[in-house]
Amino acid sequence: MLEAYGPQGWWPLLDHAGRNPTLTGRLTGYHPGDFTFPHTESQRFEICCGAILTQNTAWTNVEKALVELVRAGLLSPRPILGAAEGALETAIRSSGYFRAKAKKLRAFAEFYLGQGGRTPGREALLSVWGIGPETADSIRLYAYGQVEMVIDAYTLRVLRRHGFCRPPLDYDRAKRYCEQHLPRTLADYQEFHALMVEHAKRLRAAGAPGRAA
DNA sequence: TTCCAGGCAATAC
DNA sequence: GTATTGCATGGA
Repeated sequence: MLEAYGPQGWWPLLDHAGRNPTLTGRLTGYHPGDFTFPHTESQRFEICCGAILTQNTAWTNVEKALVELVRAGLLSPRPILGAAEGALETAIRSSGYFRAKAKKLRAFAEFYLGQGGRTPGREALLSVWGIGPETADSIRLYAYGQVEMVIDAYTLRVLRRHGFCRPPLDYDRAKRYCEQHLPRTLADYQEFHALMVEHAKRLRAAGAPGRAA
């Protein structure tokens, strides 16, 4: 996949070091071959929020929500907790499930502050309302640079279809399988997950059946 | 118009 | 304990 698609440069980040956040993460947000992100605490928090907002949602919709959060001054834990009634919901409307996700962002902001800058363990993340296995692993892998395998719906589907392991293949089994068959480095884990998503997107564009099949 | 996206929690059986 | 349902917008 790497040879076919090239390095993906995940996790995409907004360019809000400058004053105007870019709308398309594609321009400045991806950073192929550079696994040193996040560079700032603000970027770390942005990745966490993106991981929550992208749950069952196209990334383009999430990008718009992130830009709105920056505009509203809400892409930061304390402002999220202090936001006026409905302000958070309005900012993230484009990401879908906006009421549920606003609640999730508040729950995470509280947890994040409680961490006091420490790297959260997987179990701790899973205990936060609104954070399940994929979101927890994404946050650890991309926001905290931990070598944590991320499995998504695409990866699960591909493993099943190619018969890599026998059913029932749930999240944890798929995770263990991938861990056993990949070099345990941050770069490999990040690249693998991003490439699986890219692979699935291309298959879909080429007319492959979706999740129903 | 219908389908579906980088899931998760609540509810039903 | 496993299966289903609700959450919601925007693009193809």
